[in-house]
Amino acid sequence: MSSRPTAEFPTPTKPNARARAASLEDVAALAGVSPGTVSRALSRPEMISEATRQRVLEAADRIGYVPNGAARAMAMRRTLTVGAVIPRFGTSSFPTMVQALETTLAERGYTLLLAAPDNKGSQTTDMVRTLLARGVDALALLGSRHPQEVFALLKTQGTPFVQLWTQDDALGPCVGFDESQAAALVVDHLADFGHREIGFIGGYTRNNERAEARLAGLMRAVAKRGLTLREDATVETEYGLQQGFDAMERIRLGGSPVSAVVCGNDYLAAGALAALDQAGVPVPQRLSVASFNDNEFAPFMHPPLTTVHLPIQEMGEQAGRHLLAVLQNQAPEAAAPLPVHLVIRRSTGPRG
Amino acid sequence: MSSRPTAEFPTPTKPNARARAASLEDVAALAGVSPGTVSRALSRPEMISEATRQRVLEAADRIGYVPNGAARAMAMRRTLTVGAVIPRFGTSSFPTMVQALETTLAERGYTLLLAAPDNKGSQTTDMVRTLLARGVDALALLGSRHPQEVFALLKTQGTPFVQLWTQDDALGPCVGFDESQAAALVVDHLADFGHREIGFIGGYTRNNERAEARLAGLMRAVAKRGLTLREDATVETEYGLQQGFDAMERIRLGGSPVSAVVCGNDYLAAGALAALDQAGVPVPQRLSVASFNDNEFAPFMHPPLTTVHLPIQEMGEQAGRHLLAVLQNQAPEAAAPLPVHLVIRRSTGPRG
DNA sequence: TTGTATGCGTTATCAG
DNA sequence: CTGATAACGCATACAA
Repeated sequence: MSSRPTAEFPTPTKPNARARAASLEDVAALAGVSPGTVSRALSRPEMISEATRQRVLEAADRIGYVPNGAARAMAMRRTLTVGAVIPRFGTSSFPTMVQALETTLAERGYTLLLAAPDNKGSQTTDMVRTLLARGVDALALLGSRHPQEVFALLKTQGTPFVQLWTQDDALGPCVGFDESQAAALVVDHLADFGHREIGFIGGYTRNNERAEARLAGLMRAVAKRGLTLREDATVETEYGLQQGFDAMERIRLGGSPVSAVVCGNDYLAAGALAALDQAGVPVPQRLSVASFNDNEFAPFMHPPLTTVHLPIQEMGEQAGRHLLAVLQNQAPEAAAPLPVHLVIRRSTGPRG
Repeated sequence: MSSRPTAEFPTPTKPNARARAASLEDVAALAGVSPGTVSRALSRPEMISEATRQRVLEAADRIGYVPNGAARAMAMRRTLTVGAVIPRFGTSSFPTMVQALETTLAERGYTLLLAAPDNKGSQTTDMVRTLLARGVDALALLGSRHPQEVFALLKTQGTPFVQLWTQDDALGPCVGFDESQAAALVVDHLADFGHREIGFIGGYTRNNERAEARLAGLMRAVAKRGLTLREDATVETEYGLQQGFDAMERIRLGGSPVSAVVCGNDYLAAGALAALDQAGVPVPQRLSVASFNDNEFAPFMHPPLTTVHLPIQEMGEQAGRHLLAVLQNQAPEAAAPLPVHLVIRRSTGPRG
């Protein structure tokens, strides 16, 4: 028999404590069955007779029963919850990925727990620890490079995880695309149009694997085509519109003889274009701009710019499917990064 | 004494079950104290002697102890978790708000649980139910109008909540800004420049309080200044770049004699501008475009457009603070919407 | 098909 | 300051 008296008036733990929400036992009492039966009626309908099931459902509905996830988590030893660590939430394509991830997971009943470093000293390790303490069944790590500590934590907790936006699968399964190929596409395109000296506005490579890989890929591609990546036209900065604007100003005022500038993402590109626009520099006649398309708005920007389209949404979905597979089938499912599509959306005009 | 044998070999529940993570009891055993002491050492340091505290901390660290949130939630009757329902995650300013919300909450140890309807039949009510089942201590409802059902659920569960981006506080505390004032600013601006007949591209007003309020505010402002909001230049659509593009095409091809079009958000505006650009329509000489600035990139768009800047980030922070207040002080703290700043970022040129 | 009893890992209460 | 012990609400193995 249960230790909590159901018939008595519920004793508030504290004076200000909110009224206790309905529990399985309350439903059971109302339906005139045992708690176990209610539990089964709700989550294993096939194990119960239709009649009692109806009675239970009605009772549950009548008192507005909502299962207690914490109790359920304790009993089942899983929370139906997945954590996501998401740097630079605002000015990146991460929202798109997160949306895709959330949708994919939600279809199987999983909920997403968010942790977004505010680049004001919040440590990834702490966020992961918090997420683990919340009992996430799995974890998605977006962008950036994470301290070894994080992976140690994940290992001791036995929590499956997946990294997004990287190819470096030394530490675990990854979902990403080929930065080298992306870079090559842009560079080839620019080279075909006769550009020789190009610049680059990208994210800080320090502690940012995405930015690092992007720059590295670009340098390889540039070398391969015999172009020059001019140092006096290469800027590392935070991602953001204002940052793109400022970076382009610096390049422009520096007088570097580049004829094209590649931007690490759309925000930077939009900012850069705004700077050129304001300065009255004709694009692409005087200076071409190219970009990697993190977002959906690059194709709509003016003036047109060469863009490599990155399959953001697909990455989120793929990551979600991978985690679900690990979570459900216990089958790790080869974690090889999916092949991804790269598309030139608009053409950077020939040099003037 | 505990019922689980700590010294014995842990019995796996199922053959495939992952190794159990370290528990309070494991730490206790290692540190040579009782579980209760470990609990206190970790979460109420002031109740414990420095010596044992150190010993416990070291033991916990050594075996990589991470507290079990579910168990903690059961005992404490709270999860240190806040839910957020977020429609249209991808193409809106919601990421910015969510980031602000998350940061504000994280500072006090709260984690954000995400639910993002995919407008493919996923019901808000279900998401709220799921979030409640996860045990969220409070809930943030962004955008849209929610079914009565939702509020009933929240009431029976006694879960505090806050709505963002609305002024309609009939159903509970809200954080929002004055849509009427925002609309008036745009309209006054356009009127001052001599525009008389204007169009509008906005979100579907059906089931979208934001869009509805925005249109209503616009209509009031237009009437007040004696302008005309032309029906043949008013388009309701999904938010998005492509949608803005298409809407403007429709208006343009329809031949409506408007001289200015107001867009419900930046995505729509960007799309509309792209359409005009592609069609070779000079902006703002032939047609002016104005917009509400949901995002941070409007000021960087070309050509310049009148923009009302909405305090997105502040809304997220305000909502976070409100929830924290309710959660911690038990003091509801008057839920009046904060006054918000409205700023004209760029000027829409005079009519040509 | 249904009822009963136990355990899940913490916190909190109450003695010592 | 510390140790034992009782909830917390649910799932599940076992009995009936």
